[in-house]
Amino acid sequence: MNTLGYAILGLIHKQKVTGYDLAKIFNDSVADFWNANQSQIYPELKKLVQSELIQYEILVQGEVLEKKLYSITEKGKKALETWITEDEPPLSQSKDIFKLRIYFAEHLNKEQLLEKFKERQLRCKSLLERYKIKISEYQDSEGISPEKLGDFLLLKNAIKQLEAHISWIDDSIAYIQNK
Amino acid sequence: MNTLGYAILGLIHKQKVTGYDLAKIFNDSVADFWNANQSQIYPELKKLVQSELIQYEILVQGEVLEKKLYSITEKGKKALETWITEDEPPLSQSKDIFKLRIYFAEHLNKEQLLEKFKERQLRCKSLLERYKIKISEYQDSEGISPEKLGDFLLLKNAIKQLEAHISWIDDSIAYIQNK
DNA sequence: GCGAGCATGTAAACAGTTACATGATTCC
DNA sequence: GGAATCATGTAACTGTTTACATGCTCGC
Repeated sequence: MNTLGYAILGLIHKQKVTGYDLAKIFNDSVADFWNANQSQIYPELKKLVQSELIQYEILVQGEVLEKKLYSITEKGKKALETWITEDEPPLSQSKDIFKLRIYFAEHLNKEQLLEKFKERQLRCKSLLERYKIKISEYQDSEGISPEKLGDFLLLKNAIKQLEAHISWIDDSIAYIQNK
Repeated sequence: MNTLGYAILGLIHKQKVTGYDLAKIFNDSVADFWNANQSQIYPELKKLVQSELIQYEILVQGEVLEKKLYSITEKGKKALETWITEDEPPLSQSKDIFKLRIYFAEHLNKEQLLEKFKERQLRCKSLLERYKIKISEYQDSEGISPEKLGDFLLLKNAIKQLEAHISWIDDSIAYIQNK
């Protein structure tokens, strides 16, 4: 099975959800390290049902609308636990168009290069604010429940990475200006 | 045209290369923010020739072996410069299986979780060492030539990001141990 | 009644990976 | 002579994105 399948399996394990819910979750919380859109989610759910790793009950919303509420099976729980304890693949960074363009910085003049960095800086700072608001919800409460530990740790990670990225941007801007 | 095309275009602009060279470059320097393998490179080169953005001369190595040495055309230079100054797409983090598994940390016991972090830590530290060796080559020389500016800035970035990541791992290990 | 959002899916195109296939050159 | 590396490509599969297609529900 592919990673998307396990991602979905893990999310369904946390709570019963519909395909639509999954799409939302992928665009919110998980967005930092995984994502998927509807056209991937629905076929994958079908496959997971066929493999008997998940099951669904049909709920009727309003008068007619039928929605499928998915839950994990015992077989699914086992598959998930096996996968989670598997060895990690090699480290790999992702594709980043901004960095690719910076790599070709020789084709930009000083002003254009600074402009690129400053625009990125703005975006990163705005995203950082959003993460900080999100993590403040955790700092209010005392202990963190086991189900929320992963979410908390990864929020911490996202913030650290973003701060490091912004610091690099600051350094780069200073470096370019002094050139 | 897709991003890979521009990535190749930019690399060919830096110097005349063969398809084989490109594969090596993607696995070394550029590996941090872009990559591609042979089976993507050769067809893409064909397309770029058809679009007249690059051209090639045939060199004969030894007795028989013909290799194609690609260079950028004027049309290619213009296309590259247009692309580089384009607006950036929205920020996006990459898919990371390790993080996905940490997100589902509730299925790991304390020891398993610590083990995962410690293994990641080792890998990151080893990679960091490699980057530091690479950047030390720059610190020897005084000024950095324009063609190497991008490479230098991105090395700096990779190091900062890795250091932040390792620091997060350290924090996480301490946090889990005190739980 | 209307619009935003809920809800489920498919089709086609594009991007990327793994495996296959072949052969020359260089250095030891 | 053999092994590592140089060199070029294709085939099949897998994964991902964009667009299409439809209809219901809830709140105003």
